[in-house]
Order: sequence, then structure tokens, then C-alpha cells
Amino acid sequence: MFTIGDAARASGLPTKTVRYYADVGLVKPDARSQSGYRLYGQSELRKLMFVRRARAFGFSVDECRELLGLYEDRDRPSREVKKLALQRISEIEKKMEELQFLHHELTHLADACRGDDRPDCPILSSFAEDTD
Amino acid sequence: MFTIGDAARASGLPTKTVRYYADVGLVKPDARSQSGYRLYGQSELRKLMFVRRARAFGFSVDECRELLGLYEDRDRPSREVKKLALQRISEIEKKMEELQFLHHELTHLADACRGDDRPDCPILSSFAEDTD
DNA sequence: GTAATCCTTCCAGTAACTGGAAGGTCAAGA
DNA sequence: TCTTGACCTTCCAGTTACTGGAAGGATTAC
Repeated sequence: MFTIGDAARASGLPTKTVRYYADVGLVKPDARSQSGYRLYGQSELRKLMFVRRARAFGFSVDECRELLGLYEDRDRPSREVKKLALQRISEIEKKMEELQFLHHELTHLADACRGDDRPDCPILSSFAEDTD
Repeated sequence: MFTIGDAARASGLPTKTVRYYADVGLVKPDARSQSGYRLYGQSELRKLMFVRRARAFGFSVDECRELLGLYEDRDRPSREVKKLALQRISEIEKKMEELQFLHHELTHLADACRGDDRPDCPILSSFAEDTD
């Protein structure tokens, strides 16, 4: 059994985050020591690592909860997991399009701005325009 | 002078948001009516619109505060504005790279997942792997 | 007059932590 | 045995930028 610090090191998550995951019921410790320390077993360590990776892939904590459920259920159809992944993919695509647009616009504005001592600035002008 | 509802309609922001901006001192009403209603003048409407656009470009509320300051100061050098814009641009680029990576990885995994009734799923396997 | 709409303030909640304070626990060294 | 330092506990507050809702006053239209 590992204390929370060990679990944190092993999973690559901050201690605070592991405690937070315990609080919200995402990955609970197997047990508590006599003095109240959280104690994690191997399988919980694996879950923590699992969650860290899924979070890094942009899955929300709630989605991680769902994935953990699927992960634990050895008989669940892979369809459900794929569905979650495809949803995430399309969210990522949407976000990328938005960013692309912002990047384009801002670059355009920054290029047009002399960036010198003079106050003329098309960036601010564009924010102040009456048109949308 | 416009009440908060008018200001909201004119600026394209939700009423709650306009009130919030007043609370945090981003765009304060010119005055209050006898009954305590917030009253906005033309110049405040312009600032609200300005903020809405800058927010749409991903500038944080604090950055908007800064931009408003520059916007109000008719003598500030455009260099300062450009600096903020360039910072934002590089943040956007970094974010896009991250998303690109996630998209690539997730697409790869989703492609490899059959998405059928069977439980075999490379997506979950990859989250559960011992390697990083 | 009254109903609908608008306005006010205040409180709480969102997502996912993070920081800090106050205090208990544990292992090692003098 | 005592103490030091590292570790653990809980609880509270703050972060970002709002958003929702409740309770209640103001204004406007009919």
C-alpha cells in the first residue's frame, strides 16, 4: 500500500490532485491507515495513471469517470469508447478552427500595426469599429 | 443615457456580463439613476463593444483592462498594443500545436478501435499502458 | 390599479484544481 | 528520549469569467 505522496509520484500527478480525485470520488484510496492516511493499492495507482493520460487527452473529469467505468467493465463494447473519442475529436476540430480564425485575424492586425512610438494602431481601431 | 438592458443590447453582451464588468471595474456606468439603476453613456457603450470584441479575440478580462487603458490614452505608442497582440498570437500558436497533437493521437487511436460489440479497445489500452 | 417587464443586491455554482493555514504522524539522528 | 524534518490530515479561500436564481423595488403600458 502506498501513501498519497507515493501514489502521486507513481502516477505523475500532484498530491493535491490525487486528494482532489479522492474527494470527488474519481479514484478513491483502498483504505485509510490507523492515523487516517490515505492508502492506495496497485490497481488504484493504475487508475490514477489512466486518468492522468485521459486528462492529457482533454477528457473532462466526468468523461474520465465514464472511461474508468468502461475500463473496469471487461465486457463493455468498444463502440462506447470510440463514441467518446470521436466526440472529443470533433470538439478538438472545432476548437482548432476557432483558433485558426483568431490567429489569422490577429496576425493580420498585428502586421498592419507599425508597433512604434506613434499612437496609430489598427488593432485598437478594429476593436472600436462600429461594424461587427 | 441607457439602462443596463439597453447597454447590453447595444453592446451585444448579456446583461449579467455588463453588470459583472461594472462589478470588477472594467467598464463602470457613468452614473446611477435616483432609483439606483446603472446608467451608461455613449462612450461606455463603445467601451463595452470594444471589450466584447477583444474578448472574442481571446484577450482575458485583465488584458482587456490593459487594452482599454491604451485605447483611452490617445498618446500611447502602438508598440505596446502590438506587444500584447503578439503575445496572444504566440499563445494561440502553442495551443494549436497542442490540439494538433491531441487530434493526431486520438484519431490514430479511434481508427485502430473497431468500435463494435467486442471489448478490445486500443484507446483504453493506451491509457492503461505502463509506459508514458 | 395592476400586470409585465425591468432593475437592484446578494448568494451560490461552474471546472479542476491550487495555495495556505493549523495541526497530527512518522522515521531518523543526537 | 527528544527533536527535527518530511509527510500527512482537514478546511477554507482563490482562481476565470461569468451564469442562475431568489427576493424585492421601479417603471411602463393598458
